[in-house]
Amino acid sequence: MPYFYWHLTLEPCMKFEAITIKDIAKALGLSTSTVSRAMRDSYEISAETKQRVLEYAKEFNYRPNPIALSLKEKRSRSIGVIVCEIANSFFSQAINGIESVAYNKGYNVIISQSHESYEREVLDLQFLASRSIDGLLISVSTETKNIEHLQKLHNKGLPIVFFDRIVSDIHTHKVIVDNFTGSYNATKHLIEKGYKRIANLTNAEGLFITQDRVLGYKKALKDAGLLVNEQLIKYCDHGGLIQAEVDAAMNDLLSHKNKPDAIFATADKLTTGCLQYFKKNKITVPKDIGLLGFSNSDLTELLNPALTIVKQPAFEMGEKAMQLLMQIIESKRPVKEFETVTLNTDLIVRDSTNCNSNKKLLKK
Amino acid sequence: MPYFYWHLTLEPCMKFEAITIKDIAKALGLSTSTVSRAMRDSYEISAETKQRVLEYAKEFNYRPNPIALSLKEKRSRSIGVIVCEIANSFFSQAINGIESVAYNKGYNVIISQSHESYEREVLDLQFLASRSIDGLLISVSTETKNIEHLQKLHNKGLPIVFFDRIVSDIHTHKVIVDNFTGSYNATKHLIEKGYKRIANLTNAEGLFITQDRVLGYKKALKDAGLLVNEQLIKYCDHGGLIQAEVDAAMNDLLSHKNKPDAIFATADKLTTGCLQYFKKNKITVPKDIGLLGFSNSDLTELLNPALTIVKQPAFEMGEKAMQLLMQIIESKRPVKEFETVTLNTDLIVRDSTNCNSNKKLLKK
DNA sequence: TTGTATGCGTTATCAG
DNA sequence: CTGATAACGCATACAA
Repeated sequence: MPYFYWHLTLEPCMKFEAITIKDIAKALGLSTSTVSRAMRDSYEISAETKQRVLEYAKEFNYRPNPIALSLKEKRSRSIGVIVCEIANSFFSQAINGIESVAYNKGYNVIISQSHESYEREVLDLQFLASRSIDGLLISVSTETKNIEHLQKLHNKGLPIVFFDRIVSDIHTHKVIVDNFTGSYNATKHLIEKGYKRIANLTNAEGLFITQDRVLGYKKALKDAGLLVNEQLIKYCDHGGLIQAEVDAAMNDLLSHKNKPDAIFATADKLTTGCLQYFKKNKITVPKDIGLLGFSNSDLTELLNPALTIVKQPAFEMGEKAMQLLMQIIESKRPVKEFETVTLNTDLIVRDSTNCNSNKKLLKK
Repeated sequence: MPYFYWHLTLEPCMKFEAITIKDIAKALGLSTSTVSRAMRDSYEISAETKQRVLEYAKEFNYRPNPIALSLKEKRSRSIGVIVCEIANSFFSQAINGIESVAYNKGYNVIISQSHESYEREVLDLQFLASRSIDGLLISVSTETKNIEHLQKLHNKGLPIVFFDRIVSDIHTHKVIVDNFTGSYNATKHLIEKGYKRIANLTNAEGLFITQDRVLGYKKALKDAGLLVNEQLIKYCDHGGLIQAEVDAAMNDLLSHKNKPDAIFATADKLTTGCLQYFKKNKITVPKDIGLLGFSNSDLTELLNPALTIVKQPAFEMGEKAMQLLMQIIESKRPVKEFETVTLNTDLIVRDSTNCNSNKKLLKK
């Protein structure tokens, strides 16, 4: 039962119109240029005129029209952000980091989600480019293999900074975590807990971060004298966005003749997807199987208090990426030296007990 | 150890410059107006000229400069969204709904977070207004009591649609859920499970939704012949954004001489905050105490499989709010009839067993 | 059918 | 110290 009101506006089509420099000029009997200069506290303007202009401006709450400014300055003071999903702790935290820097710099942040679709990512980028953003922060989708869309804009001079899911073929600033070491330490931790057949549930194979994470995992196994079994590495093409994908991977792993005794999940959605699968199939952690996963959600701790996780400095990554982007945008000359900033992950250990009761899975 | 690259750009200061209508005109020996009209497929232009222009435009990937368009049309084709936090399932889902509509309409969405701070909300709004947004979608912060900042812009003609945390004194479209019925049914459910002393952990007292939710809770108690005890209603001024606040409320409730046997938490963050508290204090649900909460997180199910929740149609709320906003923006004449759309919540029942073992809490 | 002129709000350049 | 003018990219009323 909707209820109705009469709008306060009396005049028809009275639009939300702000006061302009012209209005001030007219009201004060000055020229627009004088007002403009007074506003910018130019040395050429008399103290008295400045006073008058500033007062009037304050009274009528004058704000320069950013669109007119953009047209003139050829910059929109807005940057685009493309991530797969904002409903993902890692990315929403990263966005917070981006936002905090942007806010201080007076920049707008326009967020787009690719929903792990390459097609959507291309559309998003088109959209953002057509909105004349001054720069782009992107963590590519799992599907993204062809990077022509990014390359083209980058060549045209659009400042781009990659974070997390970087691509190697575009030369610009990048912000990642030390995925190799993070995965190495995580895997090592599982090994030290007594697990012998550790499966790796990981992201799309094409992603740079996936490759790095898998390398860390393999190295840890090798260093511990354990065999690497490619069949225990499961790549999820949609990064766990679709639960069915995780279910399929897990079914595959657990129906293997030599079932794994632990799972190492290397993404937020994969870790929770895994837990979801376990719940559905009444598998408990760590009684039935070991689990260690990447996670940035505050809830993982609640999900399973005995779950050791790899936490990424998401906020800091966002901050750093945005800082680097601002650096490119604000530099007068084209930037020629690009850096890849590597931050460290945190291994938050919560599983105090050792692996003990996995025999039934192992023996079967 | 950052590594360095040389940028591909050779010429100094080569800026990311797009092709303009002027360039096309010059190249084709036409005037800008002819090109402009050809682009908009005007009837005045000869088929041949159109052909030439369109081909050239396609070849050089011409895109009209949205900023110039904005300046001319006095609309930026971007709308502002203010929520407390995007790292909150309810809001990120709502944003997805908003985004889906915006995308189809060719609109930009600029997201700002108030982080439950009134001051920040005012700043966000100033920022957005200064970016000349065409409309605003807002769910106010818990701190927001004074709505002058919104009122002023609304009076100036800025289209605003409220969703979820609406304010009553501004006459415009609003989208909410039926909080009263949602809370009523949830409380009723707890009562039917056998709980007798149901506490209500709820949001800031000033919020409209809080009041509605409390009313539903009270009505259910009364209808069941149970007494309403104001001491069992705990208002959280920051909506659970700060865990300490939840902890304090829970400590208070549980140190009461007549401890509650169940908690009804009426917000995403309050529900998870509650679970966090329980975990810290080794209280299990529903063995030690009953719990039912509002939640939109996919993880709640995992958190406690026996947890019945109230789920809000967040995506649909976002969609609907954006549709209403577009309606205002696109209407030629000022909108005079405003509706308050009310959607229904879902009670997702998961606690199959009845209340049974709460005696120790009750008896103490 | 096409071209010219104007304006959107601002600032920079140049001329008083 | 201040004012007139042009320019940013586009659309459109008006002129041809």
